Amino acid sequence: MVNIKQVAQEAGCSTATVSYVMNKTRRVRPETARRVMAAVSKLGYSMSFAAQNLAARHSNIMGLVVSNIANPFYSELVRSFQDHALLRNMDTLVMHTNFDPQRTLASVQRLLGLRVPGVAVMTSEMNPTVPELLLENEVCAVYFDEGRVGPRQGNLAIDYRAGIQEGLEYLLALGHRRVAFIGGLPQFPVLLSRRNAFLEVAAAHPELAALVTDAEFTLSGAYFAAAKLLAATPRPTAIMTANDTMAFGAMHYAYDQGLRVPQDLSIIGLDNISFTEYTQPALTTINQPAEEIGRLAFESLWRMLGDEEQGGRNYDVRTSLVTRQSCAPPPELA
Amino acid sequence: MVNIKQVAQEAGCSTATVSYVMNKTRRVRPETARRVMAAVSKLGYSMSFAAQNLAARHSNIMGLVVSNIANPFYSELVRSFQDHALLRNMDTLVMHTNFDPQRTLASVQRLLGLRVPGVAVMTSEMNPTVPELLLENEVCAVYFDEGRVGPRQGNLAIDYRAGIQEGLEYLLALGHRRVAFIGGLPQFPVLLSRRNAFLEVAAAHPELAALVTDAEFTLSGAYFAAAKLLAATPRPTAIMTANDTMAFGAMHYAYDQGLRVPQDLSIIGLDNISFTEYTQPALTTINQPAEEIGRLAFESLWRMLGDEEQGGRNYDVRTSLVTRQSCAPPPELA
DNA sequence: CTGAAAGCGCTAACAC
DNA sequence: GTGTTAGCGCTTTCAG
Repeated sequence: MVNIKQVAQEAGCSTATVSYVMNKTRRVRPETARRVMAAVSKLGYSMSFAAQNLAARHSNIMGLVVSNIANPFYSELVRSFQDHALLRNMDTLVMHTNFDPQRTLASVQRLLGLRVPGVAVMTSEMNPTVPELLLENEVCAVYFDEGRVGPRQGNLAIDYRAGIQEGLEYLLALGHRRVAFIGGLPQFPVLLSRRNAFLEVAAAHPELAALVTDAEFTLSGAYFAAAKLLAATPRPTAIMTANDTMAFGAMHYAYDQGLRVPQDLSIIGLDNISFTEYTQPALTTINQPAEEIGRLAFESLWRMLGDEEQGGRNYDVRTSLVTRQSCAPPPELA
Repeated sequence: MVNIKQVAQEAGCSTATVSYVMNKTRRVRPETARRVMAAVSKLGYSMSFAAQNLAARHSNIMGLVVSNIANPFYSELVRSFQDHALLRNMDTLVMHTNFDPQRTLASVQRLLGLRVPGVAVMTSEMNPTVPELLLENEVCAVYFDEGRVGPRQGNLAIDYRAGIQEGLEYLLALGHRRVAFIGGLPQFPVLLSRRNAFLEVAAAHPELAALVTDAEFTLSGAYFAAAKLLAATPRPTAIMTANDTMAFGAMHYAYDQGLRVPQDLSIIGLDNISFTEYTQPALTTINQPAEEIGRLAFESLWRMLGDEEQGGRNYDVRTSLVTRQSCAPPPELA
């Protein structure tokens, strides 16, 4: 692996000059610069980020922690984050926690070892020591709905209310009067806020009977939650879930019971993104623009790096209902 | 950010000893070790990978290049690769090319800058200089269907034939006699091999009229290819596509034309993985086990790192048909 | 069993 | 406009 010394030798100059040329960090006589570039391409030199980062005392890699890369919402978010990072010449190291708060902590620790300048923690399940750890090490961070804003801490506040309200009113307009919500376990602030938004909006509509169940935020968690909800009498005619994977879980249960979606049961999920582009029929969803969230997460970190003391901001992200084919009037009206 | 010196001072020993303790790279008196560990946790020390890597002259980060993280096949692959890397205490840096061969090259160059010890290039669109570049820099690599096997080069050979044959015979058994294939652009070996496999299998069945079209391997590429194919007379009654995204593209076109899937048109896609778990109705797919591919890719790299001169191997990956709800007898038999 | 010290490849302050 | 050089934080050889 060719290093800076060899390039300097080939170009007949000092290593410092090579460094200056490559980083454009000070003016160099054009002729010298040319010789350096020639040497670089002749030898196929590529600078060692490890050495560069060591000297700079932090790396050019941003950390991004998500629950599950294979979840379409997250993979879209990752893609967007990464693309924006590349524009700033930074790489992205993605960690996924598989919804395990313990792994969130472990991931952040690994990222600290890499001396990342910033971390976006986009998981719903946060270990409370994570923000402290990051703060102690003076690493910038952005969170989801944790509400932490201050020095080196930013927040993305997803405004579920608007989308949930739109969704509920849509169901009401279709004629639904018994709507259930499958939330996440209440110890995670993100999921709690979705559930509370649902309850608040529902409370504003006295004609609506609202049911709420908590469940693991997984396919099977929602499957069993749906089983419980649909056993109630009278049965709810529509289900809203706190994320897209859970919506599919509920849908699976419905299919397994011979219930047709949407004729016998309407389903709305939060979080969905890619599926709506790809599949038929897709879910009716409350759309969080994953693309935008990825961008905001990165840009927020980038701003904080720019002037470390300045402190992070809160960014509001709008959600809205995306109508697809998983909702219809309730069976009694059909 | 606390460093090794501070730990050494706190523990009352030399930095060398701290290093030895942390890496278990030589025996140390238990009492000393204990003091070191105490200092580590007291100060919240985490070792700088940058410095470690600089000394080791290569990083602990594996490179993984894929076409599109948001594609379910790839995101499943990424997840699996990363999990296996973590077991070996390595991190994974994922680059995505958005199906642009130029970006494949750029990604690999960035990874070289990080001094990764190995790269898995799992894209269908390869810039031919990539393997040479990697070889020059003595970086291990694994490819998809490039057939490169040798020093520092491994290959994952996906056996499409078996799956494609199973799929075609399934369609034949349902009564289909006119089946079309939407392939990728023939300059990419991976896609070419799928297309050729289709043609070979089709040739073995004289009762079958086989059509083939090339298209961009995107949703819209397949959309327009489907438009062309379905304009033919007599119209094909089934379509097989070279990847899952293309299958959805074809499906979209069918829906837009008022054709029902599967009643009016059967569709089979290659590559699919997560969708089959999540959605209803899911695609009938020729399943490449993404999980297994991720594992093999990593393990193959790991083996090559173990003894650099040994050279890579070829791994065969079996594919098979996964039946879902997007196939049915052709309309004329229904 | 432990420490001193020479690098690893690059940056940036300082000198010319 | 360019070179010299002292680190950045860790590993590892060589002495003790």
